[in-house]
This record gives sequence, C-alpha cells and structure tokens, in this order.
Amino acid sequence: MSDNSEGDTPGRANPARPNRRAEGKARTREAVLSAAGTVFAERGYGSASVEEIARQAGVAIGSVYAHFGGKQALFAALIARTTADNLDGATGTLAEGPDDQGMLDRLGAQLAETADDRVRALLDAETWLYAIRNDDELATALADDDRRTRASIARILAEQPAPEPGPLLSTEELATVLTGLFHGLVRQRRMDPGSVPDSLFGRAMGLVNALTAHHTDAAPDPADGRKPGSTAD
Amino acid sequence: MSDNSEGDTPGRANPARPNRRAEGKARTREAVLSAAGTVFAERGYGSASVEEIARQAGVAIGSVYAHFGGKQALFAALIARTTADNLDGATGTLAEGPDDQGMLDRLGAQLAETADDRVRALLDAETWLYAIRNDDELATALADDDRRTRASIARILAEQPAPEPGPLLSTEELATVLTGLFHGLVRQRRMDPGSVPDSLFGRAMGLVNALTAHHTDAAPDPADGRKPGSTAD
DNA sequence: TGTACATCAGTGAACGCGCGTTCACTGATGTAC
DNA sequence: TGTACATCAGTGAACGCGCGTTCACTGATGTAC
Repeated sequence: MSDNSEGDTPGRANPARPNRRAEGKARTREAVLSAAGTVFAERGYGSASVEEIARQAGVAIGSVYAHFGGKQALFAALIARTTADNLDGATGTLAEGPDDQGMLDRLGAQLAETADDRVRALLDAETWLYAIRNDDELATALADDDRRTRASIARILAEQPAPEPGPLLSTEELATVLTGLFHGLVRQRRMDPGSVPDSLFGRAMGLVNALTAHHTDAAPDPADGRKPGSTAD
Repeated sequence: MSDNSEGDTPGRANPARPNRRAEGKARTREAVLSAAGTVFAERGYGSASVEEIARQAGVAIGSVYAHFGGKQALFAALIARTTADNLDGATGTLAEGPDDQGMLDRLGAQLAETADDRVRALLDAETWLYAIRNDDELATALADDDRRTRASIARILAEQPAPEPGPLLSTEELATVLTGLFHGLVRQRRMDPGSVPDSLFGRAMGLVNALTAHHTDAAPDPADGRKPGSTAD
C-alpha cells in the first residue's frame, strides 16, 4: 500500500517510461505476499518459515528482508492487504443489488466461496488469533475494519424494503448477527461441509429478515405465554 | 497415552492405600496440561515452547516428555481434554431447563462467559486451526464432537414448546445456525466487546425461534439453489 | 548512439540463538522379607 | 517394625538442528554526457 509500483524515480526521468526496475520490484513484492499468504495460512505464524516463503515465491531469502524487514512486518503487510480485500468483498457483495432476497442469496454464495477457499479461511482465523494475542495496533486496525464493515452492512440493511429494525434487534445489531453468523458458519462448514449447505446462510438470514419486517408491532416477547409449567429457571 | 491417575500398581498392593506416587504423577500431569493450555493459547502452537510450559507448570522439561512424549502429543492431549469439557458445558447448559426463553438466556450467559474467557477463546480457535491444517485423526475427532454437540442441541430443540421446524430451517439446521451464531458472536465479541452485549445472542435466537414457531405455514422463500459439489478441497 | 559511472533490487553463505528432544542420573516411594 | 533392594517419576545439562536475520557482494537497470 505504501509502496507504489511506479513513479518514484528520483532522477526525474521520463514519467511515461516503463521503469523495469520498479515493475520488477512490485512483482517480487506481490510474489512474496502471495507466498506468505499460503505459507502463513497452511503452517500458522509460528511454524511458518521465511525460507519456505522465499522458496515458494521464487526469490532469495534476502529479498524478503529487503522488502518487508522481517517476518513480523511481512505478516502485518499481508494482513493489511487481506483485510482491504475482505472489506471490498463484503461491502461489494452487499451493495451489488437492492432487492431483498437476491442479496441474501449473494451472501450465501459468498459464504460458500469463503468457506471453500481453504487458504483464505485459515488466514482469516490466523489473523484474528494474531490480533487478539498481540493487542497492539493490529488488533485495533482489525477491529476498526470490522466495525466499518458492519456499519456498511447496517447502512445497506437500512435501505432495504423492510427497514423496520423490529422489536428485538436494531439494524446495527442485525448487521452484527449477520456477520457473526457468517463467520460462524464458515467455521462450521470448514469443519463439516455437509452440515452447512450453500443455501443455509441465506435461509437463516431470510428468516431473521422476514421477522424483523413482519413483526414490528406484534409479539414484543418471543416467548409469548407458551410455557407449560415452569416459571422460574 | 491413556495414563490413569490411579490403579495400575503392578505389585498388587493394598488398593485402598493412598499411593503417593500415582497421586503426584497425576498432579504433575494436570499442572503440565493446565500450563500447556495457557501457553498454547497465548503463543499459538508454533510459537509455544515446551520449556515455557514446563517452567509455568513448575516441573522440569524432562517431565513433560516423560508424560506426553513430545510437543505435538501434548497438544493433542490438551485438545482431547478441552473438547470433552466443551461438550459437557454446551449440552449441560442446554439441558438444564425446559422452558424456552430461559434456555436462550442461559445460552447468552454462556456466550458471554466463553467470549470473556480469553484463554478458552484463543484455545478454541487454535484448536480449530490445528485440526483443519492437519487433516489427521484430530480433525475427524473434532468434527465428530461438533456433530454430537449439534445433535444434542437439535434433540433438545425438538423437545421445546415450539417444536415446529418452520418452512425454512429444519431442527438440525436450526441447531447448526445456533452453534454457528454462537461461535461467530464469540469471535466478534473478543474483537469488539461493545458490539455484542450479553443479551444479543439470546435476542437473536429468540427471533429465530419465534419465527420458526409462528410462520410454519408462510413459505415465501424460493431460495433453494444449492450449488453442486463445492465441498472441501 | 556509445561509453562510463551510479544506483539499487536481488543474492545466499554465514551467524548465532532458541528450540525440541534425549538420557544418564537422583532420590523418594513402594515392595520383600 | 526394620532393613535391603527395586521401581520409577522427576531432573536438567547437553545436543544438534532449523530458524530469523545479516551483510558483503552481484549485475541488471538507470543516468550523465
């Protein structure tokens, strides 16, 4: 992000010139980041070795250090890129269309895509763990991105044909439930694919959405007087 | 290593005797497992060192190897114990009472408890990652436990006052949604505690439950398009 | 255009440290008589 | 009970390997004239 792939020629040469040095540098950087994604995902941060990343990227180990400074900084750079991608993906999917059920279908499709992308699912989890463990800037940045994503979802939900938040959940909370269910089902599907069909996410959210739309005035209490005998728990 | 904490005296001595050797051994084993839980959670498998575990357990490093054989086996033993605990906790909470909203409240309380137990949340995530990465027996065992838990939940849900699965979700799927939402919200709460109040889980599930109870005849959902294949790679 | 020089992305052998693991040993506990 | 011996949980120094990191070097690319 901070490293442009072009420009930067200190000598002020022709700006339209190809500049093969910068191009090659950017290509190397991308190759290292891509390899880092696979290796960090597949081995975990602690068990990942810089040497394997360099080998998989097809560069010398020194190049990794020339570009990123060290293992930890490389992981941070990878997270920064991945997080940006995720944010674009989520909000992009949501903003793609205005109609109700279509959005949920699209979310279900994205759930399937995310869960079935092994590297991505592993890397997401590893990133979360890393952020929670080291409560430095990274954790804050990740939480911010998450909050932004949920706010984005809430904004889009508010524009839906059924804008009423319902008696139990505000729009913001609905966005939280949506993302939480998303991550939880990705996790579940990775572990036991058969238990989470593609349509499950969409149906579950359709359920919630339908209730928030239809029951805005009825049933302030979901447990409305159908308890057989027990009063206190 | 199925190392019993008692019995096993080869010489067939008085079975009622205290047997301080076996007691001490069991105590050491527990201390190592407990320390391993903290260290593996806080550092991650790859970055955790056996030496730190031994130090935190107050034993020599050789004892860890005498008891568990190695780092990987120690982690496996820890997972086995933790998984059993989790299973007991989840089904225990659910089976505690029969009434509808009380159960959801109790689940909400357990959500809060789980999310606020830093070591437990980290260890859960680490365990999942480890299992997904190394698709050996451990992944299968974890998936089995998970399936058992969900089946347990489904069984209890079926006994609820609102047994109708509804048009969108079967009881089994509702159990999957419930556990998925649970894990997703734990994750979310760890990252941004303010966004997941204690009551959110209960309210979200109350929403779903109420809808399954009330909308058994209204089936406005055409979402059935499940993609073929697309399971794990 | 051609030549001389400057720049700098990339290289990989070498270093030293920390790790997982081993194993000869210790001494408290258990057993035999 | 007391004594001699056996057992075995626990110890920790030592080993060797693999890791992250460094740095003197290379050579392709860019610049000056």
